[in-house]
Amino acid sequence: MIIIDYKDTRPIYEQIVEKFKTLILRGVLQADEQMPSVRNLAMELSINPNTIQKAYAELERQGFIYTVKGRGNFVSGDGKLVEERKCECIQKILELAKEVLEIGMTKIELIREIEQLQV
Amino acid sequence: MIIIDYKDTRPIYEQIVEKFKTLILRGVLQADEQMPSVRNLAMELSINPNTIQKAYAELERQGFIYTVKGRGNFVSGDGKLVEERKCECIQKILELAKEVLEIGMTKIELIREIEQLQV
DNA sequence: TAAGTGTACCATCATAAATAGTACAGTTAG
DNA sequence: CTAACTGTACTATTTATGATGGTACACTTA
Repeated sequence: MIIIDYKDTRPIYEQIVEKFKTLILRGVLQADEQMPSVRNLAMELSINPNTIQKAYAELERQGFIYTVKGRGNFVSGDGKLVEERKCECIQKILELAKEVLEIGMTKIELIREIEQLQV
Repeated sequence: MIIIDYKDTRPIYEQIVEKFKTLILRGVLQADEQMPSVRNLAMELSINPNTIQKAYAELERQGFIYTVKGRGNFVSGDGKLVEERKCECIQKILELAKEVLEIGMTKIELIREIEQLQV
């Protein structure tokens, strides 16, 4: 489910956070579903439990999961998160769009690219 | 011309590379124009010359500048760079667009955002 | 020749990421 | 109750990278 890219310059815990955020936002992991345990996931990925712990702490800080001591980590069902992520994405898209328009692309071309996008 | 953001988590040399790439691609720095010397820019930014050197080496590796020993670094006038950058940007835009469509936005909404963009 | 270029080193420091290991508290299935 | 799970909190250590400080050398130009 989670694959670490060792060519990626970002730290491992950050990659894990990103992957889980995507899985949760896209509904692959549903509300109140249990996350893999810290030790299990660490074993599976052959990395240190502390690294998973750090990733989970960050996911909790951002509201994507919640913790029940002794039972495990669970997916949070907060609808606001989707809205927030939408805003983040659109902001990034508009920044990139601005740049690409400044170096010679036209709005028409750009919009055509998006229209052709398969989802 | 170049400002370092110490809140930015990215390394300084990387920020410098990015800034110069943007300046070159947007034509602010024109072909065969001389870059600030390693020592001068280092003084101006109050950082170590080796850090500038690293940034320039990277810019040269990517084809944005060329070096004449004993004279200085100069902006390369390679038209392919703009094309390459366009492709990079569009690829990123399409990735983000895909995500934002998957979490509930419609193409119409997204396109409207881009239409409203001021450039 | 002097002062400016780039380049190549090397040693050092600072920081963050990651690992390793231990310990403790809560939950649950048997 | 016990054993085997959960998460959490530490501390110490290693590793990698970024950044600095300093020196030296070759080339170019006024």
